[in-house]
Amino acid sequence: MTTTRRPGSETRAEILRVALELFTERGFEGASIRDIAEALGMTKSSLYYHFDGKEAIIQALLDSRRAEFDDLMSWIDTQEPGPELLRGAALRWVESTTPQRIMAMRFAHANGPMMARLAAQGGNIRSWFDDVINRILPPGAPVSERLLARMAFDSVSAALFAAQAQPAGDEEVLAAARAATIALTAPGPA
Amino acid sequence: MTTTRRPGSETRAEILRVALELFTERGFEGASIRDIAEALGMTKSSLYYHFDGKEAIIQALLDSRRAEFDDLMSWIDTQEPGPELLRGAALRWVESTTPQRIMAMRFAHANGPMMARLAAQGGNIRSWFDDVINRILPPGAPVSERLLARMAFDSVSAALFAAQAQPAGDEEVLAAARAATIALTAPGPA
DNA sequence: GTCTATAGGACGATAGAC
DNA sequence: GTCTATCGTCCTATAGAC
Repeated sequence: MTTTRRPGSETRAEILRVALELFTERGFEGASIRDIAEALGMTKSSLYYHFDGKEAIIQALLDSRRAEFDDLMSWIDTQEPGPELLRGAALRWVESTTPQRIMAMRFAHANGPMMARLAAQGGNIRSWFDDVINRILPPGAPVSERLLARMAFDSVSAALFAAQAQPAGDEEVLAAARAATIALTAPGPA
Repeated sequence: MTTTRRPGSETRAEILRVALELFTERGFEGASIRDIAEALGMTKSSLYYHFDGKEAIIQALLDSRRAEFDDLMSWIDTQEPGPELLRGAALRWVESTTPQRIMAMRFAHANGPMMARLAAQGGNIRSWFDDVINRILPPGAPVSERLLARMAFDSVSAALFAAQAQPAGDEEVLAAARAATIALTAPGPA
């Protein structure tokens, strides 16, 4: 599942795991490199041996999310276009949610400005979905319909957001997300 | 619309306006007091004359959002309970969306950790909605149904989130949100 | 690979003159 | 009500010993 597997790179994976956790909990600016290093039982300097800096950690986290998205895209390519493709693709995306993806979504919720900054650089997960929407919806679809389509893909994210105040287990979140995706892709009114 | 209107407090309102803008754009930690002061054409120290500190600014921003929510609550009290109350209340909330509320939602998206911290202190907007959900849904409603109900109220927020990658005007966002609220409160399956 | 030590800057906040 | 000057703390990042 990891990209490169040269010996001794488990430390890198551990750093990424802890960094993702702290960036999600306190935000990118709120969690310092010192915090991450101490949570790992090492010093800042040791961490700088593994990563060039804070930005490099974020970039590595983003890179590790790309594969799942490419899977969705190539699946869509095998389907024939039509009005049911939206619901099929969105449901497929929602139902293939992994714990890692949930963590990535929590990270995104905790770091809106940083995700926007990355989007401006072109490397953002959210901008990847522009291609999906363009491939599924007819070219002349109105903006509000495009937004609704995106919300169908985003329903896990929305359910997680809702669960911030109403604590819920991952299964209950996914159940709500699945129901929302179906509701948002109901045929008929748009 | 403001709470106290003593002479000379327009400066306070201006500070709040600029602070909300910068906190949304860069995040709470990403926008310094110096940034806010310079955007206002004054120095840090002058800003400290009007507000005790960064936290006090956030608190004032939250306080100014309370009235709209109280309106919703008292309206709900005038309605008789029933399965249609959820849709009615959520639609009322969505359709009463003001530009100020949209800015507050953008702020919330940009500051997840801070909103969570405020929620732990009890002063959070999102925790206010627990009361709404409790008043509308039957006591024994399953968690996933509670999440769906909350998502219906959150649909403007979700549409704004979707619009981060697909630029859209406020009216198109609201149109998508209205459609989502209706879809999410459809009678029948739960 | 990990450490100590430190550079250099930005931050929130305060003191006190005007 | 606004300013200059400053304090102490925290930050990212680097240099260099082991």
